[in-house]
Amino acid sequence: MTVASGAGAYHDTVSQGVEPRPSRLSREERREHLLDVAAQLILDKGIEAVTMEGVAAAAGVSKGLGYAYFSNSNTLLRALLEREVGKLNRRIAAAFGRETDFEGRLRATIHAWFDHVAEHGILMGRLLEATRNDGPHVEARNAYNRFNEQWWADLAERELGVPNGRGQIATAIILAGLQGVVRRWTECDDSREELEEVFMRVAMGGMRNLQED
Amino acid sequence: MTVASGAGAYHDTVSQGVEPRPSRLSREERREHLLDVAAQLILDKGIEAVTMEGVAAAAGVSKGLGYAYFSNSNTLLRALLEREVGKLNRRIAAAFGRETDFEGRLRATIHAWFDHVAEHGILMGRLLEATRNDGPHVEARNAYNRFNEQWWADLAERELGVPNGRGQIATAIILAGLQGVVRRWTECDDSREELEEVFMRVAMGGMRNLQED
Amino acid sequence: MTVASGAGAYHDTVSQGVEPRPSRLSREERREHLLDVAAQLILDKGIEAVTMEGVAAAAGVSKGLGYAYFSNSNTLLRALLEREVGKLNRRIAAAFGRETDFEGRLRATIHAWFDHVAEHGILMGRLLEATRNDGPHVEARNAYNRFNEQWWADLAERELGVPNGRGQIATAIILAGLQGVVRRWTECDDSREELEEVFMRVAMGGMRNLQED
Amino acid sequence: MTVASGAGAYHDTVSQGVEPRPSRLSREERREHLLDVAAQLILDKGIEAVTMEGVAAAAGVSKGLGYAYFSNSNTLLRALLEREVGKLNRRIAAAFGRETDFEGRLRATIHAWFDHVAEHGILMGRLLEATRNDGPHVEARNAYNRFNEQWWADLAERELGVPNGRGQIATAIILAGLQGVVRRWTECDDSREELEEVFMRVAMGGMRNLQED
DNA sequence: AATGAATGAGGGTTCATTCAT
DNA sequence: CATGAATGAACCCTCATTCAT
Repeated sequence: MTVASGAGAYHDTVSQGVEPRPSRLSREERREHLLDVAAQLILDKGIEAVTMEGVAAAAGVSKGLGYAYFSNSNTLLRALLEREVGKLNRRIAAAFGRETDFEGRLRATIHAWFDHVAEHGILMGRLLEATRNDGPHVEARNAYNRFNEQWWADLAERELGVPNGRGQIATAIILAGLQGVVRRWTECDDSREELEEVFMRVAMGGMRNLQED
Repeated sequence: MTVASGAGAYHDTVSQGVEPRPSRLSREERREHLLDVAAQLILDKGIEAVTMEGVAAAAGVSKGLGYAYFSNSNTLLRALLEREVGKLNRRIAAAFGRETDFEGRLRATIHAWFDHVAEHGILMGRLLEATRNDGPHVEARNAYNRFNEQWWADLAERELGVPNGRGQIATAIILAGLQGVVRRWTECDDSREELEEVFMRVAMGGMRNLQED
Repeated sequence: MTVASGAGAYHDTVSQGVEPRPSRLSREERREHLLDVAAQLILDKGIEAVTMEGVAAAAGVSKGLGYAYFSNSNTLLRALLEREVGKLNRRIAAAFGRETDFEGRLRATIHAWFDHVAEHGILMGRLLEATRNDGPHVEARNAYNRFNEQWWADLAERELGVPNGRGQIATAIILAGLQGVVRRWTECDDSREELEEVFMRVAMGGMRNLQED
Repeated sequence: MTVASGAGAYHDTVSQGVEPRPSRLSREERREHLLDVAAQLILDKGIEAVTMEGVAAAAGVSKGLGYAYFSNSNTLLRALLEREVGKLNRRIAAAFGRETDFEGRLRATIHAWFDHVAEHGILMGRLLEATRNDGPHVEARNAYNRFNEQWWADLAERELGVPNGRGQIATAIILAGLQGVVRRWTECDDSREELEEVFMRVAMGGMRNLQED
């Protein structure tokens, strides 16, 4: 289990790595700083702890300051999610570019995804779960999903002959299945290799079983 | 990245179907009534709307009454989850009993599950997502998952020759994949038949691809 | 230290000795029962736990029943105090009757008082402290005090030649001093004998020092 | 049985002297203001009236403000107790320093104490009674008592030859006796001079009667 | 004599948010 | 750019108390 603890610890101090930096930062630096603090807060005390007040306190800045950067905590959370998704995408794109066939690309993607989860899984998980009734947040997530579904469905159509509509649905299922992997990873003691292998097989087996008869 | 329909506002109209019933119910009736109201609240405004105060208001009873039945809103939610899971299980068990082989049983289960989702899907989805950092709730959810994983893995081992460990992981993935189905169902206009068919194929294809070489 | 613990224990069950007796008691029996339960509640969880609701629950009777006996929790507490003070007075009167001179009577009184405190000290202490802004309760307490002050002052005047006004004040001081004894008894490990001896000496020395010059 | 003036309603008129000061005080000023308001509340309606809500209302500030200064009403009360004890101690220390023998020091202390009680007696009385089952508050009170007991016992040992253990107990008794004085003061019409004189005599007579035989 | 469902007031607590400085 | 005092809404929770049965 590489996916660090963090869950329910009620430390009053902000964990290592994100020291409160007070006084005079450039706009961009301050923004990044606040996002860092929020991320750490999520790991330390869960997503509920991300309040404008809590972030300000953990960042060692005044209560009002946050509002100069984010209009409320949902906006902040959305910004953080975007930042994290961006990182993941860049990582996947890089891994992806080196492959050519469907299975290779899937494997590369999965591998990159596992790498990312190993490092930032809990953060991403909490960020994505966030039921937070926040229209834009949900919207962004859905757009991201739709993009993925389209993209993989096209690929599966070209390479495996899977009808596009079915490919989209299957992608939706398989992507959602990643949550199951995270659960096994964090709660049972399955090895990363085993999880990766099973996931690959389920995904490939599932996709192939959709090929035009 | 998929994960869950989210939260949004699919029925943002105010509660229809569960009118406040006033005055003097028996203990059991009131309890059921409060659960009904909470369920409707989840559908109308999302799980965050389930506060003791909010439920009481929607139920048309006094602020304090809820506490005579549930010690706090997490307990209430847990009770609701148990009630819904119970319904689903009974439905699945009934459908299931009429089949004998793996594929038949899976299909019957999926079908029963779709029936349930057609009626209570959004509710279940939100109930199962529930970030709500509530130990017991999470525990109940995990126990439910573990039970399922074990159960299907045993079946797959017996009938398809899938190694038990892998069967569990695959089940975790496939069950989590159901969230993807819910998402497509509620957000895109895929037909139920299509979704059911694709899900069956992905699940069967995925499982078969784990058979001992 | 004989003065039993009890203080801060949050037992959900009512401690030994006062079992919930349900169903059909005569009016007097029920009343006594409720007082017993309240007393036990004070010992178990402190005086704050004496609410009409709490007493009813601990007594295993319905919420409304208490109101048939006491109009509110202050009345109940007052009734309990009266019962306890009555016990103490009877005990003191008995011991007292066997003595004739001031010192002997004081010693007998103190001794009886210590006996009572050894058995019911915590209960009495909490009952008397009870700041509970309850006019009648305070009134009763004050009347009791005034009676004592008058009584001992008369005795001291007759036997020791202490001016009556000063005797009253001194009695007030010495009686209040008993609280100090209770504190030492419950918190330090002074022996009862030592406490009794010191108290006697302070009281006698104090009184004698008021004799007409 | 004596113990404490009780609770009653000596000044049941609404707050005079501590008008709500509105808007924008410095942190320290506001803190003092809230303590002042709480003190007045105790005098007006008894210690039970000190709720976060009640103080805020009486102070003319919003409900939430108090929490920026005290985490709950017990903390507030503790802060108030500390402030008052501090005042008393400074006053006693000053008076005390000018004397050299036991009786002189006792008399100076008593006199300073009476001065303080004349101004803040009811407040102190209620603060020290405080049933409020609050660990820290009780702890502070006990620490204060223990310190006094030790201190006077040492003095009595040095100057009067009273065995230390007995001196402590006697101090506990005599200090508790002060409550009796407060009662007589507030409820009967004894003059301050008379009370002071009697208290001195009881204390000195009591202490001397403990001298090694 | 007793039950127990229901109310409503009152107090506790947290935060998003504003605004004067 | 930054502070931090102050507000007010929304929840949480406990009880005294009433009342139909």
